[in-house]
Amino acid sequence: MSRCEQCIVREFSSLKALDKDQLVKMANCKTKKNIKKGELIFEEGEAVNGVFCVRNGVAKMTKLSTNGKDHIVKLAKKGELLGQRSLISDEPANLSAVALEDMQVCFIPKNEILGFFNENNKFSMNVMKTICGDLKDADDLMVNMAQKTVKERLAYTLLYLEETFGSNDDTTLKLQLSREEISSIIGTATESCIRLLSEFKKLKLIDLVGKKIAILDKIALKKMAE
Amino acid sequence: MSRCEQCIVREFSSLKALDKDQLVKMANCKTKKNIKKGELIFEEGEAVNGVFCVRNGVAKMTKLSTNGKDHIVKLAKKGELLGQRSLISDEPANLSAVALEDMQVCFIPKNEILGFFNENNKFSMNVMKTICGDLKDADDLMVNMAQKTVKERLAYTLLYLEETFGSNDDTTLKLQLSREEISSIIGTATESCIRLLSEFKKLKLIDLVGKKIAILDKIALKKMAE
DNA sequence: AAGAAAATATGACTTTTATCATATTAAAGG
DNA sequence: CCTTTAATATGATAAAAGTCATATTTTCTT
Repeated sequence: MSRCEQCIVREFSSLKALDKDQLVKMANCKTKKNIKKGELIFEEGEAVNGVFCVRNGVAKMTKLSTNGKDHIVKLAKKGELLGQRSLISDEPANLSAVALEDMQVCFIPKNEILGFFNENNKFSMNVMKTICGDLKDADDLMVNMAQKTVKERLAYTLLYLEETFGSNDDTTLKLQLSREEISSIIGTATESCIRLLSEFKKLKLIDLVGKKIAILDKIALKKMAE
Repeated sequence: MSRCEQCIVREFSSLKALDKDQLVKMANCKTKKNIKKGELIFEEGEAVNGVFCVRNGVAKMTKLSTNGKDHIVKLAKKGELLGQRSLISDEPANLSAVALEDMQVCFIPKNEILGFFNENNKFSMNVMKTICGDLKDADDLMVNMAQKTVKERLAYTLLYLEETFGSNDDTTLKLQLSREEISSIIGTATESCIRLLSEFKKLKLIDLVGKKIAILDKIALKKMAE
């Protein structure tokens, strides 16, 4: 059992508000987990017994639509707490969490977190601010989904992926998603997504190196995303 | 200045957690406002100096999309606090609020609300739960927007309007929206919305009485919404 | 390394939805 | 009450996006 005091990731999360005592308490009850790429962290509808703090890697948060397709609602990276909303609402998980890369997460039990809410106002406010940020993002995405074309949404998403997860030395996106996953971010048929990627390539906006995507013309992409 | 202690609406809102002292303090600094149908309460991008507690009537919360169309993100009724997200995030309003009916709202200044957060953990948790509910709704709507057809979204929205705001004796929806407003809930061209309403009428799912809409076959509508 | 399976790519076609034009009806203002 | 304006309705057409079929490439398994 490693000490939470020394965890760098904590500084990126709401947990940075915890004091020394609380960190020791947390270190004693948390569980560190290694999660392989593709593995399920928790599933929509499941009861939530705590939160998962992401130490490493990226997870997709998905929801199954009535049409049978999974939609990616959010991508979560280092420092994010998965499951906090369900814990606060005292409801089953609304989304599933699946590792997109090999991940390290820490599981912190429900009672511990609820205790922190009572003891530590700063922590509560941090969590509240995070959730408010998520709500703003969700509202904005909702409007995008409702009002923008698939082409605009794809351009927007490619820029988001570069901005949020960065790119490698060869300018390809660091976070490598399958075409199907990109489609379930923008809410479209996989074929339509592939077709548009080909079109973007022809227009020299991006380059396709195998399944990797390199962004060539950010300005034109921004214009395309409107 | 009326006493907040006796306000029935308070019981429907996060403010029900406030104690007597806090209610008196709030009564002393709140402002009661009458707002006419169509009037703007606050606008996207504006600084937020407090929250508006809805006593009466319904407001639409909208966001302007880059395509120039307004999208209705949420409908707010009695007991809801408008602007709480922006206040917590300490950001300008992300959405505009416009009265859909004549409304009565109470404005409570920012400092007062922030004080309640510090003093009253129950209140904080209530607000947090409300925002968590909003986040769940937003996630669900996002998936609907991304994955469902316009027809499905319209059916879904009609059922939502009846469930949330009820219907009159003649079975018409109590909350009367224009076709354009319905379109900006479901994210479609007004003509498409009108066309689908006509289709629903032919299928005997609904009836159109002037601009009023009566729901005739809830079961079939539910099936259509999937 | 070879074969099987999965992911990516593209074509042909259909369905859905948007746009533009134009009636028709309802609401508002003098 | 009549005129003007706005909202609703519908047709014709175009554009966007989905579906199904089928290559082609990549990845995985043995």
